[in-house]
Amino acid sequence: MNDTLRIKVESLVATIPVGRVMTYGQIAALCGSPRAARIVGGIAHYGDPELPWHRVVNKKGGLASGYHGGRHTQKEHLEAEGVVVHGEADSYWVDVEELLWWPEK
DNA sequence: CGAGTGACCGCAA
DNA sequence: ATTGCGGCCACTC
Repeated sequence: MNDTLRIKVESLVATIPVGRVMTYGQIAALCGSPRAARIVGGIAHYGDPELPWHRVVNKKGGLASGYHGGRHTQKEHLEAEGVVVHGEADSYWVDVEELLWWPEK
């Protein structure tokens, strides 16, 4: 099977509905490697720029650090989709428990 | 081809 | 409570 982590991760991220978010650890766990959260981050950095990586947040609900264009851009995208983003200029966070989305649960 | 790095998470001291 | 380290896979230099 050619279903590498990267393919699975990209598939999941591409399936995240608008107004919903997922965590790196969650995506990694669904891909079969609960410890491969860093890989998800790596794929996000090297992977498809068309995928909604701005809907992917860390366990703390905080937005990623090296987003293309800056964290500010990511917050704008989330708010534009109806997601309530809290925090200040360098510390954005969302209600992960409220917006966390599961593909089959 | 070989080695290092990466947008993370969880546990231990 | 905080700090430090290990672990996973893929991609770039």
